[in-house]
Amino acid sequence: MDFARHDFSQSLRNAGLRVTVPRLAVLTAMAEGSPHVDADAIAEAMRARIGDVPRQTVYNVLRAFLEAGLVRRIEPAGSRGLYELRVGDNHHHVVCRRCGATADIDCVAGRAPCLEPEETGGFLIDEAEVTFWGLCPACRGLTSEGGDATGRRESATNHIGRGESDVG
Amino acid sequence: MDFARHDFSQSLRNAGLRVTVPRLAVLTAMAEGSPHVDADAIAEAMRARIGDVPRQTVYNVLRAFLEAGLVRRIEPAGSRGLYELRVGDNHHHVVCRRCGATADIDCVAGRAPCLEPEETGGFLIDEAEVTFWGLCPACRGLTSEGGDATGRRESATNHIGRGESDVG
DNA sequence: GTCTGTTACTTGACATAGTCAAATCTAGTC
DNA sequence: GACTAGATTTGACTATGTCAAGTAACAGAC
Repeated sequence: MDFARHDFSQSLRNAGLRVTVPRLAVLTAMAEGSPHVDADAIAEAMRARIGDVPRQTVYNVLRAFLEAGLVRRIEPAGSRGLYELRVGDNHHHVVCRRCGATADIDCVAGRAPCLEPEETGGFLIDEAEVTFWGLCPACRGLTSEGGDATGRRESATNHIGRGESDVG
Repeated sequence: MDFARHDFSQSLRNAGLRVTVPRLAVLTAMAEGSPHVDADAIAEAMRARIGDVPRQTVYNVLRAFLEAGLVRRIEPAGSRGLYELRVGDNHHHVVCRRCGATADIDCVAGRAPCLEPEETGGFLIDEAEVTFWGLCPACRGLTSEGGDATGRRESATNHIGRGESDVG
């Protein structure tokens, strides 16, 4: 599975990071998997690729990538942290209340902060993080089954990533 | 501490909930404390009022309130869940990257969703949750001390609620 | 090629923020 | 006052991380 190894190695070096097997495996897993994955899903993908990996290694690698700006972390309310390779633009996200599927929403402004409140309460604001909530295409067809799209959000403890939408 | 007991009792009854000592204590704690409190801070305030309370009771009460629409829950990335009594409008929040202080930001639209993306990716969107990130008035004066308002957000594991801002 | 220092990985314990299930209690109704 | 659905309490458990210390290995110098 060396087809993109060189590119990833170069990305790591460019970011000032050493090239290691776990790091390449994380990058490959993120590039080949769904665009928003949690640490657990990454660990599982790594396991299929390079064998068992300690959870701590996954978190170490992801933290290093975060600090180097290689990945971005989001954390929709009620779900675990999700990591994505799409960095540099200031896009937003839409999350399905029912299955937790997550997709990207382009930001019109393109850079942070894309919104400026009229009254900031004295805060110096540098980013507006927007999360849209609703129902994904698949779940829209199931609304009669007890869905409450107009009420509070459902507990989003589903396996996010499993129901990942590819609409982004 | 009965000064507002009748009002809270009525609120509970109006919401179809039984009036109990823990529930009144939660409402009082939330009304008298800072506008965004976590379950732990609520438990502590209750303890001062009615003695020791199991953590599970706090979560039970808060869940009942959530389902009844008496409180709203937010969960800024990296922090624990915060509860607020301000419901019904679609206001947003600003969170300090450094100390976790949280304040309300009025929504111009006033009702959800206040933003409508051009391309929804097939999602049926009913709410746009906006979280502004930046530095609170107190922390703006400390930026020379290693602050990185332009970088990624700092780990927000501080005791949110302790540093609560009153600027909202 | 190999030596060496620094960085990364691994192991194991621990922390936080909750949820789940069953038993007990009590507010509200008759 | 008795009854009963709903609320509280108790205790165990889960999920999602972090911390610290020892070991392994990458990358540059020779």
